Amino acid sequence: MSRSKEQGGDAIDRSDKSLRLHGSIARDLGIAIVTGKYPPGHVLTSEVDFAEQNHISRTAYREAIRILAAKGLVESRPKAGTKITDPSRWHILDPDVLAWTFEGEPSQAAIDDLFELRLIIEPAAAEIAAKRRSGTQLAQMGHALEEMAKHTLASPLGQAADQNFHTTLLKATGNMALISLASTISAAVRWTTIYKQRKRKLPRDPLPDHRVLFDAVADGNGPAARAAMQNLIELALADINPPA
Amino acid sequence: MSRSKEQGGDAIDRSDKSLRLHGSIARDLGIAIVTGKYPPGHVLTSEVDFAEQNHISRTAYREAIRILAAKGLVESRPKAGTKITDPSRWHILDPDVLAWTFEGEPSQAAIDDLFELRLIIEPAAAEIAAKRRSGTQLAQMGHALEEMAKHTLASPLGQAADQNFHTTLLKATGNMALISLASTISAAVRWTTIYKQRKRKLPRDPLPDHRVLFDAVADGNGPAARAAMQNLIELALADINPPA
DNA sequence: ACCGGATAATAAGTATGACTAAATGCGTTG
DNA sequence: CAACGCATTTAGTCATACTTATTATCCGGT
Repeated sequence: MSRSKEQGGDAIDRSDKSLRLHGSIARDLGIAIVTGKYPPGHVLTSEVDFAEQNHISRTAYREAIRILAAKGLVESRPKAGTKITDPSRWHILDPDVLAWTFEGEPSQAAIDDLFELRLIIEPAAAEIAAKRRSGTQLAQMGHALEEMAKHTLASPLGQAADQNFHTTLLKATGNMALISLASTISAAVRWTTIYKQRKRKLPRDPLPDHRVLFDAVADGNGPAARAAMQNLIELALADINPPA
Repeated sequence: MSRSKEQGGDAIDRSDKSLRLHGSIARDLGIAIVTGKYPPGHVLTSEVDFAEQNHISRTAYREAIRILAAKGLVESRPKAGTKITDPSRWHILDPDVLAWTFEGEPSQAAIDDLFELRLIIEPAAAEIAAKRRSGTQLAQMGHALEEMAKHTLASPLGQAADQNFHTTLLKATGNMALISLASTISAAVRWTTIYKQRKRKLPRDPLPDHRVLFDAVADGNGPAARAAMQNLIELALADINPPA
């Protein structure tokens, strides 16, 4: 009458071995939370029950909860249990939370919000970078550009060069907060781009636009760099959203 | 010859009871890490040793480590131990990490970085808010402004009104990412302001400048709102940094 | 002398079970 | 009916045993 192991059929995803058990649990729960499978306010089953149902120890489960709590997704209190917090308290710009969000189908609103933020941050970062970049950094960006040209953006090497270009530009700002923030967002958005690439072919060669940006940074022309970066992001956005 | 309890004299700070033991440990270690007491790459003592030295269980210590790892401050691997990660991997915009940073004397560089980021984000947010704010939100901001005028900014009520004003403005952008980010930074910077207030009296009544911002938002005048917000932040910066 | 694979030592990871403490809610009592 | 206190529930903490991943070492082969 009852199956010998568990009932649901949804065991914990242990495919990524680099995450330990607690990491896998946190990831699974994290995705379930940000995708709305567990609504805010929902109190999840007690530690003992959850551990038993999933054939894991309380230890592993509790450590997973600590991770989620550290990212503002849940809140634990004695007797009350562990409940999903209001989304306004989530650390949505946390790298993991962002990754979990984009693991499933992220809402259009979430994508829009992120791109709006990118359009605020990255052009400003480009403008600052144009003023502060060192010669070494400029050379590095130039090299990355050559690599992008040599290998296409379809190849892993080309993609690495692209990432290198943007990372170096960010570092040139010298602003740790800016670097951290922009890197996080870029990483998250990259998944979307890769994900959506199945549907639509890249309609445009991004290399010339990168060159414009590079030249502006080379010239120390802040406003031009800002404009070039804005253009770049808008093109990326157009690639994702079907134009009209 | 040996003192009966521990040797160092630095026990774990349990003054904040809302944090559980693991939370207190995480906070203590977190502060030690971001203030550079433990340098990047440093491998901290093994779980058993640390637990024993501080008279806590491995469980509590491990949960603390999970919290720190969730914020990118440390990295644990079997046999290798738990080591402080490179600062470039820290989630420096995480609310807790930011709070821990400002717990001690934050470096001037950190403050500069944050204000530079504020100058990028908040004026842009104000511009967006000016275009999207609802009537209700506008009314709320107006009310907050009245409260600020009634009670002075020195009083808790006035400060609450100020916070209310800015929070409502942020919400008016409708951008969750923007709200989360700006709220986090504001909260962190508030400590600095409060902290520094001992040294210098508030040299200027911020109310008129708030009114300018409010009027711009009321008119739906984006550029004006942007400029007003920028002015506000620059004044805040001037309050902290001795002018010249 | 050097390379490479077995092996041992180490530290984190997981599991279990017992006990503590803090909320909450309920039931009793004034 | 309200306030108080107690019982219950659930997370928090502790202790211990055992497992697994990883690194370093050692040994033998080339």
